Amino acid sequence: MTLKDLARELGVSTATVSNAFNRPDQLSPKLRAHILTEARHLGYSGPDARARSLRTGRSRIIAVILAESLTYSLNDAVSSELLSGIAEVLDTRGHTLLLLSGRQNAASVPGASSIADGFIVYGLMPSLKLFSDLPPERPLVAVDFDIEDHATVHVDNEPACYAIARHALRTPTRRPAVINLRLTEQPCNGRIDDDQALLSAERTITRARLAGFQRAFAEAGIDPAEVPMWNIEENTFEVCTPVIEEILDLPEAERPDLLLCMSDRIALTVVTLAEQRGLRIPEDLRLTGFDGIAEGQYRAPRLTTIRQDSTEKGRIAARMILGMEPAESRVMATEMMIGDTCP
Amino acid sequence: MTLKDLARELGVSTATVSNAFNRPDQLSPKLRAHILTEARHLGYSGPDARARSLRTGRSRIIAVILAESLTYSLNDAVSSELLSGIAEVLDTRGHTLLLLSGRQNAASVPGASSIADGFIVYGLMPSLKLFSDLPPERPLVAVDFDIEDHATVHVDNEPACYAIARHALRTPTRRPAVINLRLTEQPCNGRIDDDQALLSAERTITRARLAGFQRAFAEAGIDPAEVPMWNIEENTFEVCTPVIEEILDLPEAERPDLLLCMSDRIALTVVTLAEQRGLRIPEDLRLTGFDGIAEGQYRAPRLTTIRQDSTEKGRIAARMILGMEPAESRVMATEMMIGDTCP
DNA sequence: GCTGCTAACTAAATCGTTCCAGTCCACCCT
DNA sequence: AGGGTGGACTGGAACGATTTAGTTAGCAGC
Repeated sequence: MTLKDLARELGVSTATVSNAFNRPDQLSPKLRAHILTEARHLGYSGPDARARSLRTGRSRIIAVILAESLTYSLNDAVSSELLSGIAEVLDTRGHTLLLLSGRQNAASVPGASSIADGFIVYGLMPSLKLFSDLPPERPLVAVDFDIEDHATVHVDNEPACYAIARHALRTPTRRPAVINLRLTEQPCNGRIDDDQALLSAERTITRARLAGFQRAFAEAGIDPAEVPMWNIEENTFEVCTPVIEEILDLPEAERPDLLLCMSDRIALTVVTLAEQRGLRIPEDLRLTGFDGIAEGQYRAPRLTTIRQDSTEKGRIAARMILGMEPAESRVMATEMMIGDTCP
Repeated sequence: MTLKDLARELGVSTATVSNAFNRPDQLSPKLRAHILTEARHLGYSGPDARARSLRTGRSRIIAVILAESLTYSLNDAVSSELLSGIAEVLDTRGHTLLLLSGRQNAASVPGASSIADGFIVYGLMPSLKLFSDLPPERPLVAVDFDIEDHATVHVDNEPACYAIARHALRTPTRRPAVINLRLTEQPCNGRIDDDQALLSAERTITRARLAGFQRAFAEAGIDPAEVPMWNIEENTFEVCTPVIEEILDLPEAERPDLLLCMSDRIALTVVTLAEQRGLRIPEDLRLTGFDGIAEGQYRAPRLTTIRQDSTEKGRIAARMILGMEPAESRVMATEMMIGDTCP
């Protein structure tokens, strides 16, 4: 049953049926009512979205391309919140959300994605060439990484990390350490040795956070190069665990008494594993997170962290894509939350 | 730049260009290589997904229609896991995921959704008529609710709840109570009085869980009608809090010593609020959950709960939609996990 | 009665592909 | 030489809508 069939059946032109669905003002209310009734009656459920999108060039679909796997992105609090914010705005404007992962089979991206009216890209893609396959005339907004010729949405990573590190270092600290998230070029889950060449030039977010920490160290009279660093590859409990066990199981004389973590997930894993070992927080170990996820604030000890509003970040990106606000790069403010893990 | 332009530019037919992209065996490797090179060179990034989907009738997009708002669904552990499982399967088969909410502006559903090749519907829709607007010839699988003429995927709610309640009632219990999730027809966030007419006939999942609890009560010599019940409208910390505060702040003589909760989110909220009040778990208060979400197992006290594999549920639904397994209704097994909250 | 105007409706081109049904030609077999 | 075969490529009709540029009919104004 197509629009054409319906038109023939009713003895009107296809244009009129089309208008009945799309432009009520173009035909008499009476005829329109008749058409809609008959349509329902004959089992025609409205114009086919495929044909419509071909003809009009718009689908009311926005694609979100995620650097990590969909499985990860859907389970991680920060990216879920981002998606939430995006979905919220799209929903109110009658758009829908197509989820794509840039990771594994990037094949699906150029394939299906050209259906979308616009693209929101989250996190650094492994293959930047991916973008050359996207239709260049459709809008693209990058979230949490930089890309030429497109608007990006960020938070103030460096100042935020400087501020929280500075706060943490006000308390006398003997052995501070940093747990990075996806800092290195090559996958590395564990201690980072001195070889600074390992640091990825592309991970601008992570570098900015680290730079903030290091500025505070320097200011506090600590040589940043002396501060031990670990790296974590994926922001999940499972991946964090072995690295953090390695840290907490160091001999007491080497064990850090302050851990600056690049995410709340990492910090929460530290809390869990520290509790299991009978370490007292903050007496034996102080720590800070980043993100301000809800889970970190539910139960004692509440995380000391930087709250970023990922939902709002998503809303902004979505509004930019829909042209509701100018698509120019934005840096969002964050808020330091002093919890129990580093008073 | 379209396929036609490219064909003209190269002096070949459109059919040949199309074959170069879709059916390598239909033309000489040499010509194919030439076409692909020139395509890239002239800025043609492959066949337009919109036209293709119109012509072929397939888009490689599967729509997931969620009963709750997208914001909720993305933040809730259970539905995220379901989405994860779906995404995982779709990804490996080169399909993508379109997210739709059946809730607020159901308008977007009939509109954009007809682009999808198939539909997975999760949770009971407020307006069942919604489905009549979906193209009837495309496959549809329902998850966690029943709908005629379509395959559904469930867990064994009644036996699982019977088993956990039975386990809980082995310990002498003076005042058991049930905290339901979306049981009532009319929104009701708080105590449910005797009026059984309030119970929704459509919420088959919830009813099954309650039935399981009640069977165990009866068997233990407790009149199910005497067991106080509360209801919670949305499975979030924020919505749970006032109801649970109401329960925990009852005078000690009335306060339940066993809470059978229909979700881990509810149970976790109970843990948090009970801790704040200095109640000891399980000495002063025992409780059980449902779902087996990771968050409930990270930290002490670990929840006693029913673990359901939502990820696998998603995988199954996705495989049914893709025709990788027969689309016939399935009931999945669950597993009881004895944690610290009800040993 | 003619003109001009508006509301209501229509004919036909178009969107960018895919794919069926050929056509053409080179080559092989007998 | 003639017939058969198969590989390589093409023409053009769909797919199901939207939209532009009309056409008609009715009515008011002079």
